[in-house]
Amino acid sequence: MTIAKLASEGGVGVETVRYYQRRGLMPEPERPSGTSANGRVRRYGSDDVRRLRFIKAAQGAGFTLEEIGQLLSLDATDDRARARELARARVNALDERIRALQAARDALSRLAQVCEQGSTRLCPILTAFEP
Amino acid sequence: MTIAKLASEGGVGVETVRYYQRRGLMPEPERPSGTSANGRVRRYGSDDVRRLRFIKAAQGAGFTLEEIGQLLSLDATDDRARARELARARVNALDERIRALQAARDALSRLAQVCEQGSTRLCPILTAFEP
DNA sequence: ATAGCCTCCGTACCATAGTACGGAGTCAAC
DNA sequence: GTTGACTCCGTACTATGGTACGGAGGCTAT
Repeated sequence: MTIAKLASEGGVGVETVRYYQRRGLMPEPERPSGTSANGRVRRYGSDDVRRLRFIKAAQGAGFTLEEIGQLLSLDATDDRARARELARARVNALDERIRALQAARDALSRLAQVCEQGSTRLCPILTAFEP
Repeated sequence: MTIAKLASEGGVGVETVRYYQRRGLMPEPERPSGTSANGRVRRYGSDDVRRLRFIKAAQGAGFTLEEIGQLLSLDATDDRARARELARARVNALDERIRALQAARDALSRLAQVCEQGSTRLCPILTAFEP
């Protein structure tokens, strides 16, 4: 498949794939180098789609592209210890982040209830997150 | 208090407070305008600290500074309906985000377990987030 | 064999949320 | 009455994660 297909399979834009290539997150396949009668367009396969989807999922997990680059090279070198380390660190960060978001969610939910229209009570946005 | 105290009360830097002023999130108090014998340094109070802390907390809840600006003006105009709307929308977004982070957390936790050192099994980073 | 896409590539630009810097003025203390 | 810390202000720069643009060439159907 060509880059446009790869991008759409991964749910990103062509420019994003090229950006990941520049960042070293996606390999740049050899372009069939030949003279004019030969194709010069790179071709991609299902490995590339998997890799692209991994990048998206890892971003969703809060990894930066920099960290994702590390994960991908760990995968290549099979450095289990380091992989565990990164995964555990991210699990801890996620636990904390999830707690914070849950607290914010509850505060906002309370706020929305208090701010019922027609209510005579105030709608204390500024103090919504105060303990 | 002066801007440095305000900033440290809010847990941010002086430049950040000034940035918020430029963005319209924090008011810029009148500087005591007079000639040389008069002070020209702005003074801040506890309202400003509360506002600054609100901004930090709302950022933690995933609001952008743009949205926080809206919330602050809603607070000023006491537009309960719109405030409820924004709060509810953010609660829904947070619910979704929390679910996604929880799923990522569990995937990473599983990955860390599978990648035990000494294990003969593989450490399938690339497929960690696959269903 | 030509139209109408697509690819390749470099470079430039965007939004978000700050951070840094430099010069001038202010203020408190010594 | 000067030193040293702080303020004010504009402008520039940073990091992150892309997005846009333009020209040259490639591929495919008609």
